[in-house]
Amino acid sequence: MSNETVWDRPEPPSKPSPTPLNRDLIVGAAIRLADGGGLDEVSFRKVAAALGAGPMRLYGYVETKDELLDLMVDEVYGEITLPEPGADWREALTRIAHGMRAAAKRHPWFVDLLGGRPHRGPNSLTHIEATLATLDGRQEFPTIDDVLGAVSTVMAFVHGAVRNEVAEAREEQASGLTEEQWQAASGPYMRRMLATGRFPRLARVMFDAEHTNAAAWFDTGLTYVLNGIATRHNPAWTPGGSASAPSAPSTAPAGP
Amino acid sequence: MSNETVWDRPEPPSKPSPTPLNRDLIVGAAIRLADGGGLDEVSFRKVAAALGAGPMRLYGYVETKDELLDLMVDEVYGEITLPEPGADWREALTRIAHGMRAAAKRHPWFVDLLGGRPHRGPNSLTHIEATLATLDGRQEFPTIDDVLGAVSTVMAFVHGAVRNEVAEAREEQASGLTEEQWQAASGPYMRRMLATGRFPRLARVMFDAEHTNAAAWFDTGLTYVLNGIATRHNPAWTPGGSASAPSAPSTAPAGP
DNA sequence: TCCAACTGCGATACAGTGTATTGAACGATA
DNA sequence: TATCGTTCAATACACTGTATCGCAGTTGGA
Repeated sequence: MSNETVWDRPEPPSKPSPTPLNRDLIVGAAIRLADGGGLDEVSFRKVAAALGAGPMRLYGYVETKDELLDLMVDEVYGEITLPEPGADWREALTRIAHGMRAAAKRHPWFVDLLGGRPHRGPNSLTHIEATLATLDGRQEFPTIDDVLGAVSTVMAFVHGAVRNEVAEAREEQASGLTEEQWQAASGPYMRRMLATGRFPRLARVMFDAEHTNAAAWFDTGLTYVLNGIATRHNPAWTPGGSASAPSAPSTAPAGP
Repeated sequence: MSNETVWDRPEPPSKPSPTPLNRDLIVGAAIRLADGGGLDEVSFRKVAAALGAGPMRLYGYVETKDELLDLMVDEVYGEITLPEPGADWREALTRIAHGMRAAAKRHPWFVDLLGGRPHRGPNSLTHIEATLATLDGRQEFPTIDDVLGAVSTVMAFVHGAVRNEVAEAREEQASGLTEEQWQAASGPYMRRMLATGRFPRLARVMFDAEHTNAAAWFDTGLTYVLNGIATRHNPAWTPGGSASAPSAPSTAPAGP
């Protein structure tokens, strides 16, 4: 034996004690990277490096990169606390919507994956189930189609609203922090466009409207949507013209 | 002179008559590629090859790939015919929403870019301006914040709904054409999940609900949203609890 | 105890990406 | 005619996801 002790002996070069790995560790590292620098930062090489492993090692736990992204999405769905079925379906749906929005603010990359493909992970399914549960069984929503129509509408709004909000926030902080810096970057072009006079309402939006509270805008829109769902059986509000929208399929027989 | 004629003389090797190029040609080729095979098919090399040019040549007309994608988005916005301001704002907004949905069905990649970043191209601005114009000046929407709130809500819903619809359609035809083939591909997993009994409403959605007419679902949701906007000043519908949603900022003073 | 098979993992390789750099060929100008 | 500036193709670089290969260590059997 040499005079090395166990203390200064380097890691045995033959087997450098590979950290035990599993899907959760991989997904966690990927999420941490994405939180830090967006989805661009999520590559097999970087995720593996963050875990002290080679890129190909991940393929033992994750079949493809798309699968990794799916797992990340499902993990975020798991973070969203779901309300227990209670009396007030509006409040329950509001809570879920706020949970989605909060998750998207914690993980801005989430919206890039939202709706890109159907989400079928266990947490995603639990999320959908809980959302359906807020309406199921109430007399206002007699058939499963009533429930699904309302839930789909709320979720579509939430997806779109959150995505737009995150996109705007991202661009704001991408062009520096202050509004002045934005004015310097994208300002000249927009100023020129607005100066053409072809966009008077847009000009008023940019100069007169209140841009402060994104949460308030979200709640405003959500209130509109929930109101519309609550009043959907009021015949006074079905579109006056004959053309466009058919009535809600709530009255359509769904078969036995 | 040789005995070659102009007819069989090959293209002069020194200058092989490079096709004149411009942004429209490039954007058109990119859109054609994306229509055929999705956004993955849009690479500088492939777009350039479709135009008989080298990849680097595009940089004379397009600064970066993101700019090319922005141009593609704006081109699609330009395809959407906008309604002239008329009497019925609901019909006008419905038309715009249907235009967006139709564009997304023509160009499925459109939804992948929608909301990814703010759209500031001229056609996009025209689109937003026209959308704002459907509500601006009406007594139901006295301030620009009223208009913006309603328009943002509709657009958020449309974005989310169209995105989800395209995503589902894409997966349907990705796993083969028929429902049976889907059952074979993703079916076992879903069947196992549903068999756990943890997702009773989801099971009913998959087995009992009507899956046929996507357009009807879209119109249903749009009707909900428009109804909610139309009734937004009805105090009976502001959320009962004290907690969640503040009232619409329509009554907030917007300053001088 | 020795050998064989298996397993888990790293290294390498390949085709593809966006884009910076280089250099050559051209038209226009001095 | 000589030089300049522009236009474009070729090359190069860093990086991506992933297939393949070969090595090392462990394990199972004789």
